Amino acid sequence: MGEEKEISAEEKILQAAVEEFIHKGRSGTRMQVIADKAGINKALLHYYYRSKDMLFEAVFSQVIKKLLISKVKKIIEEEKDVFDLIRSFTSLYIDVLNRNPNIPFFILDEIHRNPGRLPEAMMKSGLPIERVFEIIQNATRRGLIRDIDPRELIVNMISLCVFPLLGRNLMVPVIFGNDKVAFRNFLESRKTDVAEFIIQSIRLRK
Amino acid sequence: MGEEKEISAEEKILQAAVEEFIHKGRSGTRMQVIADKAGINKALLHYYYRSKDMLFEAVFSQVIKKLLISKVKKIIEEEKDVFDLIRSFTSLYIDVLNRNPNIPFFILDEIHRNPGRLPEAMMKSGLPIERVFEIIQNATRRGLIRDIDPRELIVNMISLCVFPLLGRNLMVPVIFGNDKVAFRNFLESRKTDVAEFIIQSIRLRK
DNA sequence: GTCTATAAATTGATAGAC
DNA sequence: GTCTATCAATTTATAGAC
Repeated sequence: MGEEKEISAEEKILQAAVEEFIHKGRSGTRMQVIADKAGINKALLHYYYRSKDMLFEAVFSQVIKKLLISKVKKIIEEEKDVFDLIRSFTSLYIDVLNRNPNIPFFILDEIHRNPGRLPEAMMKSGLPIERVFEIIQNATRRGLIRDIDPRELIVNMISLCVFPLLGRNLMVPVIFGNDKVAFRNFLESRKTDVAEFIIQSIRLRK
Repeated sequence: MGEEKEISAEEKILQAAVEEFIHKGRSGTRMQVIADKAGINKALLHYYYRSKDMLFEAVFSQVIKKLLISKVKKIIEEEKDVFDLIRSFTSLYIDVLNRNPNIPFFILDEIHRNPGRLPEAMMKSGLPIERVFEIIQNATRRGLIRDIDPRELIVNMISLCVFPLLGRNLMVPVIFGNDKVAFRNFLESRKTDVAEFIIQSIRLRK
């Protein structure tokens, strides 16, 4: 009763914090800026979230849960065919990252200074990584794809999805002649191109 | 005359700074730690390099020149066959990164807060990126590889080389069951595996 | 050139009034 | 719950002696 307010200060703070931490990183973010953005006072940040570290924790776990784990988990559980799995995973993943281009660096920055944090969360989340191994090994056994270390295939998939977003400030000038629209289109194409690049590499022709 | 000293304070500072900046990043590095490591006083850092920013600049440009541009440039100029180019580039690049595993994040962190810095350096360095485009397009025309956007091929090559180092704190626990030796061997194998993965994807069989 | 001591700036956190 | 004012810690940078 009484909880149906427009939007609580606590929620406004979290929203502002998400924006700032993703954009500026953990150490680059200033509590004062978050307060300004949320339209409240700096002391109130500490009232609700105690410290900068705790506020960051709240932001990080929300982002991870919403954008990374839940969606990937669903795909792995649904797809059984190795080619469908590759197409679904790369397509969805690249789509999410294209719409949140700063997420990769945000996550990378965090696992850099706090290596155990994210891996632990991913293990706890029950992401069925073993299933992916099985699907790949099964496809090899049935002669659908060539003999490849499943770990190599998984690492390559993730690399091809994530790196272009991480390195875009280097790619755009050096490879795309500063043409941001061309790069944007390039990323859009990758939603299907990455899967085809991989499948071309591993599929066995009879 | 008189410059044949053991090793100057200026040089000792730079060496210590390279280690610290690469390991801790720009904002994570403390001038006091660099001074301690170099065995001199903090004030001397400012005597030689004026400010932290300027010291970082000296470190960054040295690392870029030594580890990135010069070696890549040589390969591009020497190799003419598209398959040799792919094999030489990936092999050398992965080898350099394996021996300097913190370099990728170091560079990424910098182009994140200073987007124009590295691209400018790479343009100025005269890296013959146009030659790579030509070699790829030429191979397509001669029916050696399938029709592929040269930019896609270049981005994929770089992604497959660089990302595993960036994401190793995530890969090792989630994909390699915390087996660091297995991951180390995996990276070693990639010096040839990456090229084969790519070539399998683009080579045309007659 | 190299040091000690200290200034100056930044920023996360808290005390206490309302 | 929310604010103003202030503290305390960290850290870069400089002044000035030797």
